[in-house]
Amino acid sequence: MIKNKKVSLADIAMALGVSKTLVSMVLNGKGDENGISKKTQERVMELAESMNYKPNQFARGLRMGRSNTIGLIVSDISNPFYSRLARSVEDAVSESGYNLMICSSDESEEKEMKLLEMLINKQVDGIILSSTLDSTEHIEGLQNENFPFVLIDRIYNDFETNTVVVDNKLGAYEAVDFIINNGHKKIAAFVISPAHISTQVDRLEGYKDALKKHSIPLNQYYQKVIPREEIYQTVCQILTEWKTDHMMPTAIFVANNQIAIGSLEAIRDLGLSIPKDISIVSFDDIDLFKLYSPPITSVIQPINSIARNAVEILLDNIKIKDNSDSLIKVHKCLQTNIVVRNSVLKLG
Amino acid sequence: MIKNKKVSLADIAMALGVSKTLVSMVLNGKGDENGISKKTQERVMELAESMNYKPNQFARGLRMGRSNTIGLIVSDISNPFYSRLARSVEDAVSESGYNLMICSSDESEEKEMKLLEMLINKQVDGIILSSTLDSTEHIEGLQNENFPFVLIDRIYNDFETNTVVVDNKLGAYEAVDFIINNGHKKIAAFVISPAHISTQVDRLEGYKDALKKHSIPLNQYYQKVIPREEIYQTVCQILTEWKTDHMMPTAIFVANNQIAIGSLEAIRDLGLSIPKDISIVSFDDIDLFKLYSPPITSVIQPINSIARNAVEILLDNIKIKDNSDSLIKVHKCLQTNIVVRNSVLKLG
DNA sequence: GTAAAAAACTAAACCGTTTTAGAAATTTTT
DNA sequence: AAAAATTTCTAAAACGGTTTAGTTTTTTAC
Repeated sequence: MIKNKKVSLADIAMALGVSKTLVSMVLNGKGDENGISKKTQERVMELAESMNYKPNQFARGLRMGRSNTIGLIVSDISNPFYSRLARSVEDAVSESGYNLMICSSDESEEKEMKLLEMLINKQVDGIILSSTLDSTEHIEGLQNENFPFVLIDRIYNDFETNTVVVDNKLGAYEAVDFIINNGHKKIAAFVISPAHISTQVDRLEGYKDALKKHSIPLNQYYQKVIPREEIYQTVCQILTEWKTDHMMPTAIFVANNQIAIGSLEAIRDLGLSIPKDISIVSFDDIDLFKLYSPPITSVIQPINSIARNAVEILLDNIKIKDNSDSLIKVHKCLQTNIVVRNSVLKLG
Repeated sequence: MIKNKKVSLADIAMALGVSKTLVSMVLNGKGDENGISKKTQERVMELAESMNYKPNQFARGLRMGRSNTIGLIVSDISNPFYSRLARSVEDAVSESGYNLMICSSDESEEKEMKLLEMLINKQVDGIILSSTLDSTEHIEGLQNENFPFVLIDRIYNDFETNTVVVDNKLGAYEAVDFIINNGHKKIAAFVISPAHISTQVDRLEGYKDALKKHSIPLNQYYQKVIPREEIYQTVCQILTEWKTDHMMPTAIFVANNQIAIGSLEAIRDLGLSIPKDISIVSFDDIDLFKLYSPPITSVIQPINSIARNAVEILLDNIKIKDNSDSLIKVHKCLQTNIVVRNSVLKLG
């Protein structure tokens, strides 16, 4: 039976005829180092247990300036990539006795700023952030004050801080390379807006690299930024445009799961068939892909590993901060895997 | 630029040559009712703004006994149903100035208890809970102490408290009724373990009701509880068993999105075709269903409405509690919608 | 038997708010 | 011009922990 009643340190101290100080020390495992006798320690422990004492987190936080909570900001917790990431982060932090506060920034710069302020204000001990912003202004303050945080998924090339990412460029490169090796030459790429986000930039870069390596000329006409609010409509529009122009590519590389979903829908509704009429490879692996007809070849991100690494770095930073040592920024770049299914036609 | 530095009430008071009390009152909008002059109020507001004052949440929480945070416990935030629900809850609470703490209980009773204790201990102002437990012991304590909480999605029939659910029985009834109206007689139902969860009980109930209404005899052989850890394997097993027994049903009603995913995979891997060999209708609508070949008929839950209702009830309870009025338990039962696609064969 | 050392414990300050009870300054009343 | 009423403001307590700077008690040394 879970109760909401409060037993305070003072209650225990009173009942035992000792001071709050002593009780506090014992319950924080500092009994020995403060020379509290074994017998007394035992008495305290027992009573605390039997009275079901739980320290008041506000009082503790107020005095110690920390909350045992960490914050996670992603663009949208209902996006399967982020919800799986959040789950892994939750598991990882709770193993270390921390709690997690998950927030969705909704790709809004304003909201992201507000959430950051809110988390700081709630005195979270650290933040894991997949940032929507184009500039680094908002995190420079944190950086300057040695506030522990890790950038995840989306990063800034010109800003030196803790980061955990996937090799987006290589992942995209391998995806497009795979398409080319199947004989394709007319290959389009869809990235999602806002196009400044590093994942999208890098994935587009990887696409270009692959084409270059195989000496296929780049074509602006095949590189599209899809507005995230109307993916389906935009893809429909682009496809019909290509069709009327007789410029239909034979394959599309799609830079995330959301564009993939919209694209699959659009392709189907326009009566095109995968891979006969058009081949497709997506970044992000979601349940849908393995069950789609045909199953969609995609680039898998090591979500759990991203989460674990980010949490490890963050907690290290939090610990180091306590010892007031200097913080060394660490970067982790994890590898993706391509899972080949049947969405790419073997040409010629 | 977001900073971590702390400006306290005392800083502002000092700078202005007034008391902390005054500053606190003004910033909490209680300037007028405490007769603080307009001029002074303005001076305080301005300085607070320019010094970027943010009240310390620990101090505030310690004094006032509340956190402006509410807790949400679901079984797994990476389940698309719950991640969408969580997103809606997040939006709803933040509109009222609350923050949200999302936790996954992992269908573990022990973990759920721990999370509840943790949230209480963190002094969340209220909890929205989709409980995994079979008994109500863990929430009786909360109830007795008038701690605000709302049961969502999964409820207890014999326990009177705030609830927001969907009419699972009717939703399932309509789904199975639809199947029957297409001429099916041999209809199986899959529910997920643990089978005591109210959603699963009610959906199975709805299935039975539909069969009864159409005078189709019930058959235990067609009612299966699928262990959530190995959905795919179990469904494969069941299907092959039915096949060898020459008892293959013509349709399956599947009680949630997870079983649906596993079942679709199993059906495909066993070389069966939907709806020719077997028809299927699922509870929960996920992206996959509209894109699957054939698109899967399913029962849509009004996720946003569930979230909004739960939040509204919870916040009402929190307010009422402040006024120490008595709490009236409210129940909301929302309607589902069936979206007909092409996964059910028209027979005879 | 007393001084020094060691062991066991504690009073009070502190963290930053909100709130209570009341004081000081100003205005109105007589 | 003093008393009363009103307006404006404040000192101090409270919330429940942790930590600092001790104090008291017991043991050891000589």
